[in-house]
Amino acid sequence: MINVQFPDGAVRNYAPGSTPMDIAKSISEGLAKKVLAASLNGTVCDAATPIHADCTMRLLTWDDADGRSTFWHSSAHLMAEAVEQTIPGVKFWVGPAVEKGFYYDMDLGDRHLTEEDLVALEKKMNELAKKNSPYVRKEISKSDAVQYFDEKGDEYKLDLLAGLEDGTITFYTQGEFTDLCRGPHIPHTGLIKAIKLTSIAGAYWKGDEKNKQLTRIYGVSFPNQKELDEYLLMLEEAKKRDHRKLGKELGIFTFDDDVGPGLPLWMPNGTVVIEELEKLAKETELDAGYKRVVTPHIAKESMYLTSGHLPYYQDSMYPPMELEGIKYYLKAMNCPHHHKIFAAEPRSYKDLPLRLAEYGTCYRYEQSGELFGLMRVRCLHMNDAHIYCSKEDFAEEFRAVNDMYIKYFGIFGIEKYVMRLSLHDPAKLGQKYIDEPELWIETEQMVRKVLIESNIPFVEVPDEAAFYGPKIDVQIWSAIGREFTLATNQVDFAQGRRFGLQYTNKENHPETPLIIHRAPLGTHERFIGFLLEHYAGKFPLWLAPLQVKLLPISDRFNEYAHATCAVLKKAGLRAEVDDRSEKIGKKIRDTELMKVPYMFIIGEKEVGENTVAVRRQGKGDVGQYSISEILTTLTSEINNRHNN
RNA sequence: GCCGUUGUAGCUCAGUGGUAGAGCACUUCCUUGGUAAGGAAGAGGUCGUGAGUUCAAUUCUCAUCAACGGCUCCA
Repeated sequence: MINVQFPDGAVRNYAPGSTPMDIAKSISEGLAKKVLAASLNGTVCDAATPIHADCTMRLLTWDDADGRSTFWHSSAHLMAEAVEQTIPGVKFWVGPAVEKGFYYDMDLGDRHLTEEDLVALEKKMNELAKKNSPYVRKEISKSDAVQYFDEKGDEYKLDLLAGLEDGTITFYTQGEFTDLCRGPHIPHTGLIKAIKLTSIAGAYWKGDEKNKQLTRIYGVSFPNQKELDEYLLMLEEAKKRDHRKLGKELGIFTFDDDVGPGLPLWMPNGTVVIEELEKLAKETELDAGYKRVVTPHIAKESMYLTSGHLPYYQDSMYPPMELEGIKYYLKAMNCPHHHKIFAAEPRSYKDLPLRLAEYGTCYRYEQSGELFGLMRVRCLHMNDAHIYCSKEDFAEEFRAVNDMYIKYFGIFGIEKYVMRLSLHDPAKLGQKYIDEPELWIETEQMVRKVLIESNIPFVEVPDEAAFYGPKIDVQIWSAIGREFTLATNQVDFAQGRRFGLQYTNKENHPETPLIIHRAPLGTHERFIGFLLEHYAGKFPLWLAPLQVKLLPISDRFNEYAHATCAVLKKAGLRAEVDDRSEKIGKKIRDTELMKVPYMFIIGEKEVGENTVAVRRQGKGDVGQYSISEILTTLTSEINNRHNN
């Protein structure tokens, strides 16, 4: 007998060769019907895998992430079967599960799919699913596998096989479809009860744009119709929080064809948010010893040759304008300008760390297909600063920058974040990365050490660094689950030297400073896009474009409302009176929809008692207050940047 | 940049080979109403842009621009 330990610690005995499915059945038929796969000693496998030795086992169902991903992977195979039966001659590449669903990449030759094709494929998949075809695993020798796909003329699978070791190759077959696949898979297709093919996309083979573009079909599937309906409903809800929709509704920003793609126009309401954010940044940076600078939007070609940006990023800079034989570029980054400010005066170690900050306007010619609402734009305002420091100061400065990030997360209520430490790839030195092998290793070590010492959660990502040094990207998630790279924080050991930046050290020798590039609030564009989704458009009071709307119940109280509004404005609040001849219910509704945090309702009673009836957006009536009383409350809420 | 989809009023969307419609928003009038939509009238569109087919194009074809879903990219 073999001992199988369950997740709760219980150990039970089974006959050798029993499968997780056998074990599930011995517990209950109901459980067995739900089992999608199993985890044996932490490795996910088919529920039909025979167990020959003592192990720990976990039965995976829809409730486990691994269970769902197995389910979706099997769904991808089911889709491939449907495609193969619909489109003869199709060749498949890979079809994995993704975060929410699955896709399969395929070469359809000249055939182009339409939405109707998806509907037909969905139907076909449902028919195939109902056959309850088991997913059958078969181990096969490499030569047999090669022969199989050779006969099929499938160069894609042959390419996959080329990278595999003999003895590790498995095929999975369900119904009439056989695929090279390491598995695992769910027991049979009948478990897939609800399917939605969501989109068709082009995807380059092996993710390389030089390669042929394959057709990718995305889909999602569920063990019952209810879950699919809920998922579709959730998508609808997410749409309502989309920053593009909210930005339009709330008058935050707009785009115009005549201005150009990716060039947002900030409307008055959006500009209020921008100004509040800048106020926060300026206060914070002043406290942290930064100095503000202002630099031009353009610079000569020579500066970008000096910085080394031009060869790396020319394609994503607006083409130069040429005047009197000299080329000028719109700036795509602020650093070179700041370096020139550092270089403008002789510097001593006593001037360091020198921290230069600017909300710089940059222009980047992002590829047309990259543009996305406020998240990817061609004109951006960066919460930028460059810290020039000695090697000895580096750790402390870097730590202080991280502290600033954390402080901001607190203010905005950002709870979920991960820092990604992006490292260089030694193989690409001299091409993608500046050729300074030792400096790379040294600075990467320094950064890693600070992160570990500060207890900041981070993951390391190879081959993602900036060309001049390692960087830290801050990943955050909006309320609708969209992932953002909010900010980057980079170490630069290259540009200081390129610009000939020097300071005189204690020993009276010239030395090149290290530079930290940092932008904790990212860009206005991306950050406000994020905030719109994060708050679902309901900005906290300090950020709200309009803070108080005064709603007189009838025209008779307009005068009092305007007088009260004047008091609020004088106290620095953003307030307006709705003096339309509308009923109070209508005024409240309109104000609620505009997500104005406070409504002051003014009628007979309030005028008589010199008060206002206060209504909080989303909460309703919160009682009657004197003007001075409510003013104190609101002012304190604003000054503390209270996060709702 | 590449693959796919879409483009009709400020917004959300119908619709048609014979030069367009709804709801909301907007304007005016009536209404002066106590916590999420009071009533009436009116105004508003070169049907993304350009070309082609046709007696006739918003509708069909092609091109182009833009947005959207992805791929690639992101200092």
